[in-house]
Amino acid sequence: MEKKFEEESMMGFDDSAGLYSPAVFSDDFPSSNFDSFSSIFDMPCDAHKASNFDFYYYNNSSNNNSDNPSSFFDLLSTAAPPLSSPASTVPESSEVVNAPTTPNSSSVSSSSNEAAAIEEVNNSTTTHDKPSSSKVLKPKKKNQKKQREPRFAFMTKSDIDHLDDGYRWRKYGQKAVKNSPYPRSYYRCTTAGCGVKKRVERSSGDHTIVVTTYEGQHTHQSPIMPRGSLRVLPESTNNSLTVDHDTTTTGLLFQHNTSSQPFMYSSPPPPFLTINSSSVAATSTPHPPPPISFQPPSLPQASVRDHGLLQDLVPLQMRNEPKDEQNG
DNA sequence: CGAATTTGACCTGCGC
DNA sequence: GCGCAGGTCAAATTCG
Repeated sequence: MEKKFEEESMMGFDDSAGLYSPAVFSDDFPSSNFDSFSSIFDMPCDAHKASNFDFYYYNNSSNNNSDNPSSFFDLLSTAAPPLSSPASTVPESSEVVNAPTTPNSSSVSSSSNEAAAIEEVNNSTTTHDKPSSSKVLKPKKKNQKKQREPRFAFMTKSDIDHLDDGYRWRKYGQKAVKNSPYPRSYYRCTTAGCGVKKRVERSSGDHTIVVTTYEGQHTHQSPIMPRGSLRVLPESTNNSLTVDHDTTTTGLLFQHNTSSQPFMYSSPPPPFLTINSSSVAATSTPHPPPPISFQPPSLPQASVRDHGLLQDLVPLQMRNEPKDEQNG
């Protein structure tokens, strides 16, 4: 499949708009021209084949460019299926084309399927008490097609591979990635009973870009509540959640097909992605990048469905940022 | 000393 | 069936 990548958006990777300056991908993105994202857009692995995995990267640095969606929510309206929210009132944009979905993707759009996937993850957490015999791995049902949790990926421009998203992760593996000099790291949420996994890999073409993929749904709140960070506080096990963020939200969108809820995070010090290493200088600059202008629709907080990991992450209330604050 | 990471081996799925 | 690549395990090692 051929995909297109808007070169102007490519330029958006310049840090001028902040650490996480986004770009726009669309269907015709020539992955050969930017192999740093080939792992996603070529979908070489079952991670992208078997999962309903959509990936978007929004160029906030050119949001005044008519070639790009006028707002981040334009992206949402294009990329995501209609939300049970006023998102449908957002003007549509043809600039961003949904990342190619696999033939399998249709089969994962049902909630039952997602539930099955969640169940699988829950079950997998019990496989650790394996027999003490040499190296007997968990027996997998052969006839049962492996179903994956919905995944959400995002790119961050950072020197740091493992971004602190407020949860505690334990690294359980690392693998070399084909066609990439950078390894992929595998993390698992350390909270007991929480089967959320995370993959972190660095773009082969642009080593400053880190691609993080979340899989699964946290069964708990974030143990870390950094001040000034966006927090999504699950108020019940079902639908409602509370968003507390005082940062500008912009830029990056991820979405999976089983959920109509987009995922985004902020471009300045990201709301829930704070750098946890010593090289904070790259992100916690004394002069954070200017906020990005967009006019978010008022997303009804109460109408949020269970969106897995999104439920933990997606801000439902976005602040309207004055446009004059946006100074490229 | 417990927790976290590293790392090689192993398993699974898929394409040929 | 074979080989490859992704994903996971768990012993060894490192770290705090």
